[in-house]
Amino acid sequence: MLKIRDFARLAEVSMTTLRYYDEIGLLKPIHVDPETGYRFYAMDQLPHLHRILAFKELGLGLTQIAEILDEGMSPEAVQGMLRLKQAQLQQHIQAEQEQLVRIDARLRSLEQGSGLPTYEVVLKAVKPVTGVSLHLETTDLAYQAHWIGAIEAMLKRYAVKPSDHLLVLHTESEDECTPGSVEIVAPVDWRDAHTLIAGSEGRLKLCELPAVSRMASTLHHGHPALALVAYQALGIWMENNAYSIVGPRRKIRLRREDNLNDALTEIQFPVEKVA
Amino acid sequence: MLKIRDFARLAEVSMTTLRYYDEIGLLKPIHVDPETGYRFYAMDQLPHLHRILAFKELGLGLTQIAEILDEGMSPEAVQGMLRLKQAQLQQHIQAEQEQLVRIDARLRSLEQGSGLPTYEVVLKAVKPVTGVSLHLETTDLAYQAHWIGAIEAMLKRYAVKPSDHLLVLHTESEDECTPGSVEIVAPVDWRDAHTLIAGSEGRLKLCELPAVSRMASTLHHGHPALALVAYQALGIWMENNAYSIVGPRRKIRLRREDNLNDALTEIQFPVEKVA
DNA sequence: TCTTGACTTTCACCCTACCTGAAAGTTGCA
DNA sequence: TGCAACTTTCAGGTAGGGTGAAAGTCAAGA
Repeated sequence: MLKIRDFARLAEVSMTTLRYYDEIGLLKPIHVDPETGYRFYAMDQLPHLHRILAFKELGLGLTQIAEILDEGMSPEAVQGMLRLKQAQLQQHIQAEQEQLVRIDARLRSLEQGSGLPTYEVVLKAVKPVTGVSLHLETTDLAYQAHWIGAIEAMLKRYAVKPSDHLLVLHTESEDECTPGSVEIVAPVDWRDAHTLIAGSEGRLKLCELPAVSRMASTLHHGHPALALVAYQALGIWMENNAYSIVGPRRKIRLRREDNLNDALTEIQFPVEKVA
Repeated sequence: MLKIRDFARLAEVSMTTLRYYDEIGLLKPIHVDPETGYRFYAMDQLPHLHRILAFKELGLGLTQIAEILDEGMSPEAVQGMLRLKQAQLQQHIQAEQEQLVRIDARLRSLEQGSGLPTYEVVLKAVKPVTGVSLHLETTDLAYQAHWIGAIEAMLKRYAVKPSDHLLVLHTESEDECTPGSVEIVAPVDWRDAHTLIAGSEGRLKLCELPAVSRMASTLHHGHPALALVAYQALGIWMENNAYSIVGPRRKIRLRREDNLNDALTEIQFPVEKVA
């Protein structure tokens, strides 16, 4: 019969921890004085505590340990649990290693004193988009602006509200020789899409963009013609963080002010970790 | 002026998160209706939120991000912060990789169906010990028991209470040819140690064991003569988890029953991760 | 003008694995 | 008896929000 302090010292744990384990039923004292509430432990309980600590070092949570120890779980079930934990750990380690890479990139860009204004890049997941699209065989910004205006006018004419901001999809081929082409996409719901397409004399098509789980995104504040710098910044970020581009880039017109120098544009690259 | 839902969707964060950021002062809405309490955000705030998210992806905490962004921290200070985080991350990753190794070892021992009874091994830190020691040139258990009895009698005679359990230190040389020797250590405080040494006719010496930060420990329940199995188990554990032994092993007599088959013994090996 | 549904607010409690501190009772020793 | 060491319960805290309830607000249709 040991008091809590002696038992705690024996196993190198704190008294509060032992009280907590008592509270959650993981390790109950062999005896509790009904008058004083004092907890008393026996040497015999040390192996049990030892088992708890051993499982804790594997990274298991206390509830899982309770399941294993209290209910005499089958070895197969324990194996399954450990394998699950193993997979989770590997995933976690990988995530942290990616954080390391990002910190590294950040430090390097800090050291060389920003030549470019610092664009903050974040990874996000985006949901699928349905809408209508208009194909353009040029990347000229003036053309884009013109046709975006035309689409907006059409939306207004048909009293259709877009379900999200309009975006420009860069679908050009990889080689830099061909001039490239873009799609202007207006996200609308399924019914509106049909209305618009029917009234567009064949210029609009139905457009379905799939969900993208890893989208590198950055914001460009200023005249849209200067957004090229943001594209560069994303490219550099990809290089530094070992990502490669796996689909059409997106340019989202978040805000179009009268003063174009105050416009806000989001650039998105769908990316994948390079092997 | 966007309502909270629209702003949240724009940046792919939850509304609760935005409210939380408002509460902790990390990102305040541009305007709050004094009557309804509704929060309103501006597109202009999106870059700020973007910066927050970018730092969050580096693993920084919200308070650190607030320091960086709210107070316009110097680039040098940011560098220092990132370097610190980098070091912490590396340490964390290493710890998790050790967990992986342990889980691996555990799975292997589960698969091959325990030939040995399962000994749970945990790593702990132990504090330094001062006490008196008696040197024996043999590892014979009967001799150990005899001299332990003698020391206990002496403690009683001098009315000295040990500050911890008695332990046996295995100091034998590495090669297995020589028979090896042990020290029996009785932890007592400094004053008692001198009393005992003075009365021991030169057989007892002052003994100071340093603190050990990584001690692999396991419990043996049963007759002390069978503790060899526990030594084996520790050896196997070391092999599986890539540790090597870096000092004398300890055998701690936690409980000595009249019935020796109910004795409880702790075996400790000081270890270090093998390079 | 009323209703309906979508939207937003605050409030309070939940999560892990404990830690810290306060107030009050208990034990052991001189 | 007095004092120090020890133990108890209880409240509140941690990081980063998630979840749910109750109540108030907004816009559009009838």
